[in-house]
Amino acid sequence: MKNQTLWQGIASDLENEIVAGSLARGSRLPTETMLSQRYGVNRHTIRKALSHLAEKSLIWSKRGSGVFVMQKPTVYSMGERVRFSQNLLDAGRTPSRQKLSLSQRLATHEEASSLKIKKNSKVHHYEGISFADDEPIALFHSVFCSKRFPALDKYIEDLQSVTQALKKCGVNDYIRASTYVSAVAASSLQANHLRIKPNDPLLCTTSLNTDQSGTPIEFGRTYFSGKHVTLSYEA
Amino acid sequence: MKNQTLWQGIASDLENEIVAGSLARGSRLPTETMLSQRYGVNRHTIRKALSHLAEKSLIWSKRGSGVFVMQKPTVYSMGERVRFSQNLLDAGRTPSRQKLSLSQRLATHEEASSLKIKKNSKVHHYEGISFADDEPIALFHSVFCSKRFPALDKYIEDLQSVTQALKKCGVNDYIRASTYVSAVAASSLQANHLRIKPNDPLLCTTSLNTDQSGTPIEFGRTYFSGKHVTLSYEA
DNA sequence: CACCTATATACAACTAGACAAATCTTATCC
DNA sequence: GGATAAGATTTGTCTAGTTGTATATAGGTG
Repeated sequence: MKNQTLWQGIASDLENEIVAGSLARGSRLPTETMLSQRYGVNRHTIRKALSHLAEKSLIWSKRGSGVFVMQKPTVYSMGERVRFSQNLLDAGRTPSRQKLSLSQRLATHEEASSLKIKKNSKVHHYEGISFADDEPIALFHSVFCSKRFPALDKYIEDLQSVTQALKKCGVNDYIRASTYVSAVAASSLQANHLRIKPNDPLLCTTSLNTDQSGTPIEFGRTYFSGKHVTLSYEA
Repeated sequence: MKNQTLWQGIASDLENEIVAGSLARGSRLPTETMLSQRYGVNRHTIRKALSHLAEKSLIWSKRGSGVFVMQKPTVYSMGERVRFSQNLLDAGRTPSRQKLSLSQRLATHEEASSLKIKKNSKVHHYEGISFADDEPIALFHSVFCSKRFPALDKYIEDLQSVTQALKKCGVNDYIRASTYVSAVAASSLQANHLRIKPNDPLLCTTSLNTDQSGTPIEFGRTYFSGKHVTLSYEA
């Protein structure tokens, strides 16, 4: 605490401003150039301080855009009934989703065998981002058999909810048949969406949802930001 | 494949959608604004990715209208059994190329008979070097009937693309009628262009492109540096 | 010496916004 | 119905600003 370097002093100074609230959550910091002038140091010294705060997940930066103050981390509970919105509401967070794409295409081999449909069957492909309090926490993509749910895409478009859309299609309840979890490194595209850096760790869950008779309904993968999400397996 | 930039990731993602058929041939892509929202990037980054795909002749764009998937990916088709191991079939259409000459002259006997035009007809002669990763990989030269395409040279000059120039002349699609492959020794001039030694082996391909009615459009030869291109025979 | 701190410079990648040019859509009039 | 005009969309182009990365230099410290 006594003999700290320049960048350490700047880092703790900025950290104080964040926790004190004078730099609000989600707000943009001054540019690196402005900070370097304010503190009278070189831009690289500022960057050293900022990268330290980024390591602690207090801030995140976007090339060409700026540096921003982070929100809080999230705990996401996994179990037999995984419902995104309810999950986060239970955790006291405000859930939201952003659709990235919604289209139809042919099922891959893996998807067809998981959903127990014929190869080259058409599937709805739904892709998006999950937010908690305006913080992106996961990228997901799911496929549903087009033949079984012909109008599912319309419902998803309107309702912005898979659970509600399935209900419209006559599926009142579905349960998670299997989930596989692995860790992968984020691609540059994934990192950009999740506001993390390429090669940062992601939690990849591969899951299959079935109806109560055991018939496969939905097959998909979700990539959670390892830095901001902890999966919980409580009973 | 690892540390790619954002636009590279987007480009390969879109390319996958095209070859997978999720984006059908001839169909319109989402607008640049929509794509920029889907990928969470600025419109300029999307444009960078799109221009890359346009260079590869996978898509083409029309101002005020949109971006469309090419009817036939010219780069991939060559014959039934013969394929190049790289997507470098048409040296005049590789992403990076250098024009050596573009002029009009009288057709040779071989050219006239291949293009099915009268002897001593005028032809556009287009000659150049194609590069991959800043390495010269091929010398190409093609001839086109001047009478049929009076302004082709202007279009090639402006558009720097044979495919686009032909489109301006009303040829929206063309197919490879025949290709012959042989091996020759490099002349000193060729060796100089390709940065290899004289007498090094070259792959010489002679090909004829026709429109869909079978009328000859383009006749040309390409000399590939043997170091960079190999042929593979599929069963 | 090796390593960290800090400065300086230059360039690449990406964002932001504005405007122009071509096209498509829609309302209106005859 | 058809032509025209106005408005909205969409791609093309331009300028400016911001973060990311690489290189080179110098001083201090273990």
